[in-house]
Amino acid sequence: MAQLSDSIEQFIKELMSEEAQIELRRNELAQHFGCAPSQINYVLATRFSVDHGYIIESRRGGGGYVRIVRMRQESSGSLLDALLKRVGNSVSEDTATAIIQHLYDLKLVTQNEAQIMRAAISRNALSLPINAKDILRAAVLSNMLVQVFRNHEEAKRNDV
Amino acid sequence: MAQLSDSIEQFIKELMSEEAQIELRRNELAQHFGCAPSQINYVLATRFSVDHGYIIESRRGGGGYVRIVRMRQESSGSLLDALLKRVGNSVSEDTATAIIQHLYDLKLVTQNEAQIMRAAISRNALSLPINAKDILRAAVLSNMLVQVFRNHEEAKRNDV
DNA sequence: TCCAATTTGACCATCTTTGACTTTATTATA
DNA sequence: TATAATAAAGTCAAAGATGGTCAAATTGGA
Repeated sequence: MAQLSDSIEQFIKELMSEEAQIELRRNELAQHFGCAPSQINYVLATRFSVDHGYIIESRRGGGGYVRIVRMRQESSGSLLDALLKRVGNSVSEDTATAIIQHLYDLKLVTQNEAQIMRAAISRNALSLPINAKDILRAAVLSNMLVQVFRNHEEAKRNDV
Repeated sequence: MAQLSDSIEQFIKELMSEEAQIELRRNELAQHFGCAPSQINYVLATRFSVDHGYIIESRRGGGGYVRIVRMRQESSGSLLDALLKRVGNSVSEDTATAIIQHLYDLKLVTQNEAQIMRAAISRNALSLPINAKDILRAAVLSNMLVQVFRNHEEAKRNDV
């Protein structure tokens, strides 16, 4: 519990609660948490990936830095395309969960909706061999994605 | 007759008498009962399944855990039971759709949520032989049902 | 006795943490 | 200006820490 990676993730998210973009020193942060610097890369890779709606930029050498940018909302049409492409024919539970979280962050789905979606694609629900699981999950998730965007378009139309 | 599984079940239920949700370490618990870790999985599968009104979530690796979430067994509890029973191990798309419609009529889900659920269990999403489709649909729908009721309980709690 | 439920163990999958080695940028020095 | 020293950050693979799965073996009750 209170896993190192989780703490670092929280720390960064707090830093970003105000700003849409922050810069940090990898080594400083590592020192702050008393861990290996590469641990920071691990956290960035697993919690601040593009699937999670972030972009990472960095520079090495003196005055180096790591910049974390929260992606702005893309026009929803192209976002759907991107997500469907990302899902493809097979998707792991982790990736699927990250995508759903991303939708929630963008306020494209409510918390309840996100939880229902997670329930639909969870390991528990899909009791099949793993390979088949990923394939099926992709199909279920894709279908839900399309529906979410449809709902969203519908809402926009009624709003106007 | 004080089977191991029964003891473990009791133990967990006592832990949950206060909380609606607990987290435990599979290995620790197994050690506590001096049994194989997989025994815990057996107990969870046979006594804390979705049919019993529980959701299991877990994580592997360092800081891993097993989380058990209980539905509150109240008014809507019996409806959930009835629905889960109706779904059983296998359910057609028509029946599933009817159930979702029913939830909507009762205002237990919003229109958007209903549509997402329909998307998740549609023929389209489950690209498998028909038999398997019905079985899988039952699992996905059950999981979503429990989640819906859980959301609803949560909302009630916050409302008061 | 027979069958279903239980128990166990071997093997698998996933997640985290660390460290050795690499790459790149800046700064100091010959 | 080259070159060396220093200061970052990146990569990757190994080790460690959990939980999951499945099927064989065992057990307890009808």
